[in-house]
Amino acid sequence: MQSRTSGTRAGRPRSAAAATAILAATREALVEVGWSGLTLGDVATRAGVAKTTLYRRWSGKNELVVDAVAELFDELELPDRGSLAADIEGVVLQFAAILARPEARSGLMAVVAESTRDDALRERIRESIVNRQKHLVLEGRSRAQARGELPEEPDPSESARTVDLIFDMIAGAVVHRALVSAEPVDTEWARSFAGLLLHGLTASTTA
Amino acid sequence: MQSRTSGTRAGRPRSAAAATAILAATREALVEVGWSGLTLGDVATRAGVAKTTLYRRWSGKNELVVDAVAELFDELELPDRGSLAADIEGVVLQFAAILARPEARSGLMAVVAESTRDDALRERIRESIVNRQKHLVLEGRSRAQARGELPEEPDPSESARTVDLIFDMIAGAVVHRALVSAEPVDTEWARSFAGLLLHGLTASTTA
Amino acid sequence: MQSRTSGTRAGRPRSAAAATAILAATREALVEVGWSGLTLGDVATRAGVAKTTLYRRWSGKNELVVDAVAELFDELELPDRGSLAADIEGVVLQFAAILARPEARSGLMAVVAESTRDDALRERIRESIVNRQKHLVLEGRSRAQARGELPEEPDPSESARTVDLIFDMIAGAVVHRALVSAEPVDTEWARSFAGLLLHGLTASTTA
Amino acid sequence: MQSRTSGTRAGRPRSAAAATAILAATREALVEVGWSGLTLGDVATRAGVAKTTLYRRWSGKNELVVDAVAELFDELELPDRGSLAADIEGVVLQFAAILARPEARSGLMAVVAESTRDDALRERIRESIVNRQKHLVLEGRSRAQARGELPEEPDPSESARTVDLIFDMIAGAVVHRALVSAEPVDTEWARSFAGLLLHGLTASTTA
DNA sequence: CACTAACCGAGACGGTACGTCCCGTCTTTCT
DNA sequence: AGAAAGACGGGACGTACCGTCTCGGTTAGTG
Repeated sequence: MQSRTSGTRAGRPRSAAAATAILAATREALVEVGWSGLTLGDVATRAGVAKTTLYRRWSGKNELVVDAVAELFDELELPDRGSLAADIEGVVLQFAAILARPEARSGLMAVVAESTRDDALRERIRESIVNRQKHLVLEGRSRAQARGELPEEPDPSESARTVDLIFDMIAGAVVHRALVSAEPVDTEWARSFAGLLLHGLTASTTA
Repeated sequence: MQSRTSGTRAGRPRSAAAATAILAATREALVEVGWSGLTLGDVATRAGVAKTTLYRRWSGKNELVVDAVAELFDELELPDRGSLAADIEGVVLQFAAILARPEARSGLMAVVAESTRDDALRERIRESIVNRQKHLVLEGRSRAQARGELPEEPDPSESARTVDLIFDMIAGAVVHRALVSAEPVDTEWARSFAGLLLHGLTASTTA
Repeated sequence: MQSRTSGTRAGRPRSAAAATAILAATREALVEVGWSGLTLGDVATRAGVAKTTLYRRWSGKNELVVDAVAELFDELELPDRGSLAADIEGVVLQFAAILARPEARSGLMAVVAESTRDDALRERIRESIVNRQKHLVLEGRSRAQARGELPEEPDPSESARTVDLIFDMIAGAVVHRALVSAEPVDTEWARSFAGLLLHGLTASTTA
Repeated sequence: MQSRTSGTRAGRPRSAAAATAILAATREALVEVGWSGLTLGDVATRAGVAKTTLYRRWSGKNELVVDAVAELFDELELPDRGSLAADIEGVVLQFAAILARPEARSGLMAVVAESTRDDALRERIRESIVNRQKHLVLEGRSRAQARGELPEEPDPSESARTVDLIFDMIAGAVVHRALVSAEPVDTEWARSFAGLLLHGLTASTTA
């Protein structure tokens, strides 16, 4: 039993198609039965795969759903709409569109809830979902700075803190509006939100 | 023969002590085992109550946790700290203190996740948690208007929309910071957030 | 629940009617749902009585069913059909007719089963059901002796043993045929049985 | 890809030891707590088996107890004691010895009671218990015919009816004496019974 | 080009919690 | 004062999934 400590392992390799099928089946099941109704046995059946195959690759429901949901947010992008206000409105509406999909709604909040007692899961969410989208804030800010809408920020540490703050404000407000308040995130709301974020409460009118 | 058409119901009345004990036991169990590990049988045992008593009053885990968590937020208040910025900072820190408690962290997000597929539950959350705290925004605004920090808002419909928007922004940002980004909501962050909310991105400095 | 639809409305003399109603409701429930599906709550509801009233008079399901079933067997009688063989055939068919009723089938065997671990219940069954019917054997024998079909039996102790033996043989055979073998107890079978009981296996023909 | 169309079923095979352990545990539990106190969860625990394993193989308490009790009767046999009377006495005493065991007493009557409302159960009892022991009557008769104690029976249909009749009389009388009358089935009673069965009531003396 | 190790499906395994039903007891209210 | 209504603590039900463990059989790389 000496060799094979590195590189090509002997035996039959894992099927590449299986992982894809499993993640797709996970999203499909999330749509139909939601997080709490989702069972790994059902996912395996939908994917045409044995339960053991699934457990060989993911340690449980939480990790599987994080991977399945993370892919959904990769379609976010920030086309240049000419002004910071328009850019914010655009990304808010894109984000809302993703949150309108059932697999994102129930999957995202559920894994966040689970992560409150599972540090490894929380870190996995931050890496796979949260930090992966922060580039949107950076792009939007530098574009606005190039337009002269925002001042330069010389202190890099302060700059990072501000990016985090803005990300939390945008993502938090949209999620709260969509999932907790359960009110529509439409163009009107997005415009009001962008106006408030840009000019603050003290401006004479928020809309 | 008109009896019992109103008011006093026949039979042994429900124990008032049971409800209190059950809700307290629910929070205790949330602290120790979290949402996914929470069992109604365990809650009943902790409360010194039969499982049937619990099911007679709540239809399931979701509804029970909503009620147990909602009580936590009733301790929020808005003491007058002299300025709108200070008031916002204060309520943000209070809210963060509640979200630091394990029973709130895991309970709140979990029921929100469940509510994405259960309209009755979503409505229950709105009534018991969200709308119950909106008075804080109203108080803060009228106090700020009395101080002259904010202009009057003549249109009542527009006024209500603004209250909702501000509530989503504050609650959303704090929840996202605390639970999704998993970063501390401390005095410094609260000050930055209040500054940004008051003056907007276009102000020269956020801190 | 208006109840008390008849006459005397002053006091509360319902006590007497309750026992009758409860026993009738027990038999009705036995017919519809059988022994294992019979619940005391259901019996109480059918009888228009509170559960507490029922428990005040019977200690449980077993005792209640013994009383309800015992009454069924009181309709057995032994009309003189002219010969011992005809008398035996007659009582066998009467007994079979009772065992064809669902409340007797399931009720009788169930309480016998319970009585294997409950001495008080066994004694109650013997008093209320078994010994109450032994007079049939006595009558049949003395009638046959008067006809000269059977010899006199001088020893009273031996006489009692024989009565018990014959009772066990008749009742046992009919119960076994009807409930265990689940074959019909019809005129033909009754005639074969009576012939065998009268003349024994060694007679050349049993039918 | 044609494989597994017959014979070898896929997946892990059922444990042979489990069935044995479960049936033994069922009898053990019947002895200790009786039919009405018997719990499938308790049986599973005693057998060192999960409740699901038990439900995978039996549909409920009734079916399980039929199988557990049926095995008890397989120890019945008919050694040649030299005469028909002695053979009958012998099998009666053997049967009584089995019915003296608590697991047989409460189990047998209970499933018979249940079978009054469950045709499938009744058929199962007939196959597993009743018909399985009828060979005893056949053996005893042919042995007696060989000895010249009984005449030959030419009509096969009549012959089968007589076997059923005798079986009902023997089994019924013993069960009734042991469980309903609750009197001992001892050598004296067995001798009286055999005498009556052989020679009938009309013979001058039954003992 | 046969070996053979690691994979695959199927499905039984020991468990845990579910939500329901009924038990037998106890309050409370109404008559 | 006595019966109805019905909540109470408790226990078993039969089901659904969990995550693990055999099984028989397949597949790719290596020796």
